[in-house]
Amino acid sequence: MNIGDLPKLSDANYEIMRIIWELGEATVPQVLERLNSARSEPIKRSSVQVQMTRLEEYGWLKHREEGRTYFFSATVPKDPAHRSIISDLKERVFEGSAARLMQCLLSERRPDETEIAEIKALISRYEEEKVK
Amino acid sequence: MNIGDLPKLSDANYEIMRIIWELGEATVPQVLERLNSARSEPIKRSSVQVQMTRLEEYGWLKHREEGRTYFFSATVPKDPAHRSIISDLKERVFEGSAARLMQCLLSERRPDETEIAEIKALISRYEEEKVK
DNA sequence: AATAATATGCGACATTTGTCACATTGTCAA
DNA sequence: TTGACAATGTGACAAATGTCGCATATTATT
Repeated sequence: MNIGDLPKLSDANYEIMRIIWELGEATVPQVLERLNSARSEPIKRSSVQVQMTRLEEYGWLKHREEGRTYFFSATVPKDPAHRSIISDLKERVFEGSAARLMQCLLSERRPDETEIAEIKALISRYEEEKVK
Repeated sequence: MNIGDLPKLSDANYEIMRIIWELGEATVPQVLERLNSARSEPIKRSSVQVQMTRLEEYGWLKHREEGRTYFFSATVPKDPAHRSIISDLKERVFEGSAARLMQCLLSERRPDETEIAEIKALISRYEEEKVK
């Protein structure tokens, strides 16, 4: 299953994927708990169940069974998925220009010193690579 | 109307907003034409009409009338809207870290020299500002 | 005045999403 | 063997989305 064929993740779906990526593997009850630990109105188990079942239909999740328990895991690692998400945004909104996207990102609020340092480090790493 | 209160733009909606931002002001037929000039299967006028009417209900568009023609324009300028979109992504996917987002963006493919230069220019501008 | 061209309005409908309540089933201890 | 738990499955429903067809109204033209 190619990552480009997977349907886009809605916000709710992404929340679930985020938890799965974090835990590596997780059962519905586990995801439910994480989800509810960050909510005023707790969501019901069956809702999460359906979402995860659908996520598996879509191809984002797979599962293995152990007794009657399903352990879900992502079919696609987190980083490639993130790259795909941001690449899509870059194409759709910023005409494919990474620089334009960044400019927009940075214009939101001035990044603090730490962030600037991190970014500079990133850049210089790319510059070094280029030299090689 | 605060930008944060506006509902997220779906892909189809964003396409329309993109055209409106580009033209400044546009009628349904104009948007339709732009839309179809970049499509194999042309979309029907009524579909666009409904989308734009909804976009106005949501608060993304407003219109003025001239005779029986409606001229639509955005309620929010493009740049702030873009900032809002990317800021949302930053929060949801990259734990609020601009540096992490950038790292992801750059890991997709190595930026070329031009891009690196652009990014460096951006950064140094922020550094200068900091000094002030 | 009749007609063609051009605008918008509206009701409909299939899909997708987000949420549930209720049903079913497997396990294990009393 | 009988509950009490703990898991998953199913059918349902409201809201949002994407697309239309058909209706209506206004403006020129002939």
